[in-house]
Amino acid sequence: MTDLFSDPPPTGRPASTAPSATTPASVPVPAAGAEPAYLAGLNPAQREAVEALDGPVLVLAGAGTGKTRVLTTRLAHLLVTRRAGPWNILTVTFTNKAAREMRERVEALVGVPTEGWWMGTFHALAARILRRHAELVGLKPSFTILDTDDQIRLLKQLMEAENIDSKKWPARVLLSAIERWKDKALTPDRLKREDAGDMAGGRLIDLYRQYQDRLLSLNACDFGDLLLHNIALFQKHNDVLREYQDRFRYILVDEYQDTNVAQYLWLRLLAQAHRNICCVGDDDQSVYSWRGAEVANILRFDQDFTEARVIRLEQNYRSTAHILAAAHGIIANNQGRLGKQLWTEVDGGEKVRVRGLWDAEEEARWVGDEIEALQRKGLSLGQMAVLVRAGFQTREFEERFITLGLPYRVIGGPRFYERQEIRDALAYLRIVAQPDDDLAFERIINVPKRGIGDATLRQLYVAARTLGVSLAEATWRLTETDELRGKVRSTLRALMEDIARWRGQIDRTPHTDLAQSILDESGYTRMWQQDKSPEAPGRLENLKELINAMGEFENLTGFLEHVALVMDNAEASGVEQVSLMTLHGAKGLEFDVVFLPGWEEGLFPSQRTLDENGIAGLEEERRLAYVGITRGRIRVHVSHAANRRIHGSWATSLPSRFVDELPAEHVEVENAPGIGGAGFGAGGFGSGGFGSGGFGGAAAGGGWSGFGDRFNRMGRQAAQAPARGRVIEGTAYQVSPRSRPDRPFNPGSRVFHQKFGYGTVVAVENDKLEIKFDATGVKKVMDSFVVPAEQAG
DNA sequence: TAGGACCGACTTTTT
DNA sequence: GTCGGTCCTA
Repeated sequence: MTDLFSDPPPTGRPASTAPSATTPASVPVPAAGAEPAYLAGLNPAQREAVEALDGPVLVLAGAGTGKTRVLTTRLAHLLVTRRAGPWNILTVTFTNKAAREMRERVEALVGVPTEGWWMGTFHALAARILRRHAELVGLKPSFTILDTDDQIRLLKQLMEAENIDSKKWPARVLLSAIERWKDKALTPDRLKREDAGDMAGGRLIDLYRQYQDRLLSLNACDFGDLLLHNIALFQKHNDVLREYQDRFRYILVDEYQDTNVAQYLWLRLLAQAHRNICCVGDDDQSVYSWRGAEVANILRFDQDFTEARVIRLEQNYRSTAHILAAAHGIIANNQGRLGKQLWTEVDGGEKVRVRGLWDAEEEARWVGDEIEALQRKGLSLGQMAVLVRAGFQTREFEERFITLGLPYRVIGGPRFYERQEIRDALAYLRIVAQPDDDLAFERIINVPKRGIGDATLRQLYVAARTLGVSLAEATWRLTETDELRGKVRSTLRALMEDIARWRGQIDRTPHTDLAQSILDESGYTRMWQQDKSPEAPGRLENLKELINAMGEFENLTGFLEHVALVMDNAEASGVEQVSLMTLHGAKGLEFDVVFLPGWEEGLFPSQRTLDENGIAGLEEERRLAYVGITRGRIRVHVSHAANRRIHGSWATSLPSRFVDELPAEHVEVENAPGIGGAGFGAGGFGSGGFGSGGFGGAAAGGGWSGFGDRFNRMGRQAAQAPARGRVIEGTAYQVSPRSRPDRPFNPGSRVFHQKFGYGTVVAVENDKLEIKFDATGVKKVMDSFVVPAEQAG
């Protein structure tokens, strides 16, 4: 990675001096006296936030108020006014995606590549700093960053040694408790016995300490450690802290409401000297407390930076007045807000539509129909989104969209680098690059199957511990004695020789070629080629994609660093698709039309959150509702179903209290015939008690109308059933679905689909096919909608 | 050691 | 209803 702009030019010129015109980082300078064009389009509040360069600034930026614009313009302003060179500015985001977008926008604004600038996620920036000073905290600069899988395996090992019942205390649960402590910057020595409660039989703190020791001996860190090591480094080594304080004369922080205590402390240490820190956030959009985010950081900001200027961005450029009013109606029910009310210059627009439906299936059907209707009106599918509370809710919609042939994409599923085959492949690469990476070694020692079981593994561990060496080293040594059974010994010997050979090629072979040989020679590729499961071809595809992705990096080490920190996959699809995602996943995005299904008590607000976190939990759910509504530009549909299958069994539910909180004058209730009806319009809105505006008698009391409805509905469904299998455009190729005994489709089969044309089957899952269409890419389709290619036309 | 049977859980998720 | 993890047996 080049670091061109991150350090002052070698001449030792003071950082306050403007860079010379030959510096690659130089930015366009406006004519003297003229107002720079980038300031012109800002509203007064935005402009204030951009121009308040000195001293601490807290920007409370509501949804759709131009937050990113302010941040990027401010950065440009710092450069253009020569307040700072790029190397003097630290820009922190929460996600890689946000960092990427920020870079793109800044580049567009100043016309200079931002490569090497200190602009990135907390973790990426902390890792960059930590690599430079690793020795000072007891690590080597080559330390590995563990993923969740590694963390859990590590913890399980410790638990086993400590005889902690992993059934009573699942490693996942204990790990997340440890992570919450880390979020709060609580190292083991800062915890008291009672903090652990009865977790892990009261021994969690000890386990935590062992976990940290183990990480150090593995020369590894988890994500939380990146920040904590930084903090320890800064606290213990004043000279190092001073160096960074001097360097980062201006600090910009995005999504400030999502920061945890450790991140806050990190920022505070860095900002203490110059105090030019600008944090942008929205307390009403704080929805990540469950992973350690502290809204309190916003309040604490004025305490630590008493001279802080607070600027509110309230003019919204995204949504219609009705949508904003509806969102406000909901969020106004929260206590302890900093207070902000969005407004827009644009009058009118559509009211928020609320619809009650019989069950989840009907809800999905209705959403599908509505989307098709909007599409016919000329709206782009890419501008529509279905936002759900929980991931499992997407299934209902997926099934419906598949039936309709509606292109969609689920955002936030299992990510590329989290897939099993990718992790296995990475483990191979890691053990080759990093001989001491025990966790990587353990992952691949029996993948593909080599006949190495728990017993052997345990033996290796004992040896490693006794000899005080890494697992791989211990294995190597054991194969030279006769402590192992003949077959196991020769297997391991061969594996170790392979690894040594691959390692020898690191400097002589292009890393993509090396990776390919590792996967082939280890038998890993073959393992999936011989696998008969429907996912196997897809996994092989992913492995190819992994090798391709590696090509963009200079070497193996660079690639592995990227993977450790940037666990997201670049999404690219030319086709317009409806987006399907969780409300959490939608934060920061916007769509013309947003569907918010499943607004039912228990589901949203989630019963579990209510039980576990009481009022605070409810308020966070409410913020989530606020986030959902404010994603919509021109239309928002809220819906709720009276019946839903949860965990396999049917449950009846009441409309969410959030439905009641929507101000009646900004809402249009359009219930399905017989659902809700009078009960809704009459006393439902604003009148308090949820349930009052329910489904007539259906849900609440099981009265007449409810039963009437039920029969009514069932009849309608039955009547519709035959039409269910229709293909769009009308012509059916359907071959009696679900009952066909022999499935002619296998991965590799060429098929034809009425709407998507020709394609090749990638995977088969019951009656669903994953098909790579020649024209439109990979989609999931019911097998009854395609025919073998040779029968088409 | 490996594969199948059984049992229980089951929001949100980034780095 | 489905998935994932653990236990038990061949």
